[in-house]
Amino acid sequence: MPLNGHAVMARLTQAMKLRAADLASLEALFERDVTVGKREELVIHGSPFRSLCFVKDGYAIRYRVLRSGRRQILKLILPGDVIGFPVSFFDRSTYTVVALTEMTCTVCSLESYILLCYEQPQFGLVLSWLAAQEAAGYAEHIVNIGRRRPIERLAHLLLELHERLSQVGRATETRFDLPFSQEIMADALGLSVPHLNRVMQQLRVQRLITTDARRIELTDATALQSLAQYEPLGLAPIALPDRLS
Amino acid sequence: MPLNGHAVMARLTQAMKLRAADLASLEALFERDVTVGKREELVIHGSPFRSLCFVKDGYAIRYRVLRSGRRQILKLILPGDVIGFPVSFFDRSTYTVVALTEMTCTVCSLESYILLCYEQPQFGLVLSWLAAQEAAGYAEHIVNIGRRRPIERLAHLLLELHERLSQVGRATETRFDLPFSQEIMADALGLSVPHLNRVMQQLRVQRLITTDARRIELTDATALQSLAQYEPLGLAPIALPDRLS
DNA sequence: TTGGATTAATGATCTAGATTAACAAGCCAC
DNA sequence: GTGGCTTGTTAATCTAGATCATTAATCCAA
Repeated sequence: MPLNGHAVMARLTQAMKLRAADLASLEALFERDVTVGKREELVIHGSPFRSLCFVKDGYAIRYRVLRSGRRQILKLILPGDVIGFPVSFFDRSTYTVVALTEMTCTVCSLESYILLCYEQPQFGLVLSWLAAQEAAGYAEHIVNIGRRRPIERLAHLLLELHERLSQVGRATETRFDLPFSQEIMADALGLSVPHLNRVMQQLRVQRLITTDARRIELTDATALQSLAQYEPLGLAPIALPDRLS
Repeated sequence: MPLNGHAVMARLTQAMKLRAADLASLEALFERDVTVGKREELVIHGSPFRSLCFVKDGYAIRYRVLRSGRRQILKLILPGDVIGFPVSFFDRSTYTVVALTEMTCTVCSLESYILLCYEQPQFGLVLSWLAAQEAAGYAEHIVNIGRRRPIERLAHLLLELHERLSQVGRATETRFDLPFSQEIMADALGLSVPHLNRVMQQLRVQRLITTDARRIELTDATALQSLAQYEPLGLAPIALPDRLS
């Protein structure tokens, strides 16, 4: 399947310079595109999942629900993200992934990806690099939930979404369409919905953001970053040893 | 440096069957052992770090401190863990790692590891596998902090420590030496120290654990698991394609 | 052995944020 | 367009857990 021009390519080329030949190998791998309906579960808590699924378009969440009914969202999934990591390395999934909108993905089996790694080892490193991004995102999420105040949490989330959406060409310098409801954001940030709503208003009152329906403008990104103590990730492409590049 | 018999080997062989030749390649890579003093910082927030550092012995924490002085511990580092992931893939570290006890590690540069991956692609996959474990651990941490009640958080932490220490031969069926102070656990779980102390007592009163100084016994592991909704990770070693095994 | 630092154990407030409830406003499907 | 869902907004109450303060117990290092 052709990958060019898609969010997926934007992400992969961040990881590593891909040569035409590499691109061809990848395209050969992704034999099919899959469309997932709104509210459809892609990965199910307790079931195995052995694929790498690159999101071309649409939004999803990865979450866990506890007995009490409380839901913790682990990650907001955007175009360009990979579904199937780290779950593919375990025998059963410990969380669920559900699409929030209609979503299109391009899929390959973990097995065929592993085979590719043996032929072209750089793809093993690309996977490690994606994993590193994933882990760093989770780590930031822990800091956010564990030790930031609610208003800081939300500021951080909005900045992170803006950065991630920018990377795949879905945000302008200061604006983006927020594809998530307040309930989703509350469950991501470990807050109640009414409280998230209040905190959102505080950001508006302090003139840090303005909203128009779900369209968000970061009116004072500097102040937001300072409030949230936001540190953009320094994305270093994998440095290949000289003799190989 | 010989790796046999160490916690590091215990972890690596979980990921993948290592042949004698693989072991030799690895040992060639780890040219030196490093000793880190108590309270010494191994990775510093804001500085680059380009090594993989396998902990043979001793304990450490990975954390971030915010302006407010609040500290969030991201991970409790035990023997057999790898320091330097995911930080090695970014240009500067977003957290600090500090040793809590004297610690010995065996170290190799990221660059030499990458070279090895080109010669023997399975090591790229081993790295991805370690990354998957790391990410899964972080994800569990998010659920813990975000949506579990304090007593459940602590129960979950104790079970996780027991499982991880068991994997490297540092726990019996029901007992282990808790190498962390209450302050450390509080900062890992997003709680205040007095509250952690109270919650610890609740676990004792409910006869789920008994403690003698820092020696912990899980007197009713089943009840603890149920309380915490603990799910041990199903660790699937990387399945090699048939034609390669 | 002593004196200082770290750690554990409690108690007394106080407040941030959950909970519950109710209602308004969009948005779709029919 | 209408009725029903989903989403957003607001208010009143209540409590879990932070904060602050103090003491007791350990652990070391001089």
